Amino acid sequence: MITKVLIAEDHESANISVQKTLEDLAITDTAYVYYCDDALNRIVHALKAGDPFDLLITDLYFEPDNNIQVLSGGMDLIAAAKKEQSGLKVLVFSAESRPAAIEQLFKHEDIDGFVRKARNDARELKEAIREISRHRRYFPRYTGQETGQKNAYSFSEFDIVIITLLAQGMLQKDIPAYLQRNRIKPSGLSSVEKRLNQMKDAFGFTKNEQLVLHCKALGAI
Amino acid sequence: MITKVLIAEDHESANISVQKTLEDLAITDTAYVYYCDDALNRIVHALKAGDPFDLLITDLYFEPDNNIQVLSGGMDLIAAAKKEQSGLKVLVFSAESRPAAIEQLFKHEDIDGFVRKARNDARELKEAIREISRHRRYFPRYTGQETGQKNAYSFSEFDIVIITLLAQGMLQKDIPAYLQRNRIKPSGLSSVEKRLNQMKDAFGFTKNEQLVLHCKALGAI
DNA sequence: CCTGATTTTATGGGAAACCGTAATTCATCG
DNA sequence: CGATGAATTACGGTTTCCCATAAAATCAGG
Repeated sequence: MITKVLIAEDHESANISVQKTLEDLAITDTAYVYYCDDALNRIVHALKAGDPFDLLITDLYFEPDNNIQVLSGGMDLIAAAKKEQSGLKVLVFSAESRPAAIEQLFKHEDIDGFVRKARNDARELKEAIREISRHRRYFPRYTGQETGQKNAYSFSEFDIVIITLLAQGMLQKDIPAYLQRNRIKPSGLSSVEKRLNQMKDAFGFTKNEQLVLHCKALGAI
Repeated sequence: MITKVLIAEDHESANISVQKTLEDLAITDTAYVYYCDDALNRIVHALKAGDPFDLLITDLYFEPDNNIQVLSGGMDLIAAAKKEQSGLKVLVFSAESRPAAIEQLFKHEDIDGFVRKARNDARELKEAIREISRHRRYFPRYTGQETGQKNAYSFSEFDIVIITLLAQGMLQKDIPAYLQRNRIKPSGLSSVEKRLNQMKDAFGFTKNEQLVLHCKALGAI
């Protein structure tokens, strides 16, 4: 059962809505902070006091201001929080819409739920909290029309490296040298070309510009 | 004095916070809708009933769903609403952060205030409403550090066309033919190359992939 | 260890992009 | 009309990219 919840969200308005949503669910033992570092402090203190939080609801992106932070955003916060309190449930509440980026959260950060800031987000938030309190994960609804057919292709580590390098301005012909320096398995120029062609084929693209743009939109890079 | 307010905002959570903010200001005669078309209807009906709204608080971007809309977003809504009720005050509440886009709103749509969805947005919202009720305009605070050095370059129509074509996969060498077909003034390949180099220079890029990506992030394409 | 299949790498020719320079066009003004 | 200067376009050489093919390496199974 979830009774004690911490909200980490820099937008005052979003923070207020989450508070109100928790009220609606009759969860009264809540705390809310506007900075990641504050969030981590609260988690650590509550843990030490023997009264830990059950759930962390956090945004991903926190706008930097003159209040310098150690933790740079939600990703960092989640990692740090889990390190302190491995059993802490985490629900991400963010405007992030890129499927690849969201998948990463479940896969690498081992989060328990994701609700996208969108049309019915308050309703979804309630549902997500209910699911998590039953020890189930809550996955986002992909109602987005932007996620059409094109998402079939699944990127490998190798793909990501290549595209990232291209997006950073590295010449294609210089990529093999980089791959060798970093001990990445296939390092031939032909292999790089082959992969790029496969990806462009898969998406129906003809130019690297399209590929890079699409990968960015997907959140793969 | 502002007593009757309409909220147009598709995100349920944001909508809730705005409602709560109005409650805090003791404004009780409020209505809220999740679609632009609904907003316009409410405005027209209230006007006909002889009890018009004093203020419209609206988002800019409304996510499309299966509920097909005539008005495509906040810009359209504002224009349509002002056409029906010229004296209606308008306060835009949006995540838009590009100064150029915000200036356009004050200049072309003649809005009365803008509050960016950011750290202290709820507080700003209150302040903005107070200002507007005194028949003053409320301008956003530009605390954003993201509008740093790189945004200096201002894109011309020509720039946008070229980059858009590249992003769509057109070969550089085929661009001159396209420009001629569309009667765009400089159409030589050299001119295209020149512009691309100027832009890449301005941002410190070396490859088109970087340029295309950056323009997308900036919202220029 | 051998063999065959798959993957990776090397190579070369041709297309596109890059870059400097020269020729042309165009607008302006005497 | 002619001259001047800026912008546009055309051209040639070089680099990079693209693509097909061949050579080499890797791997699995017998």
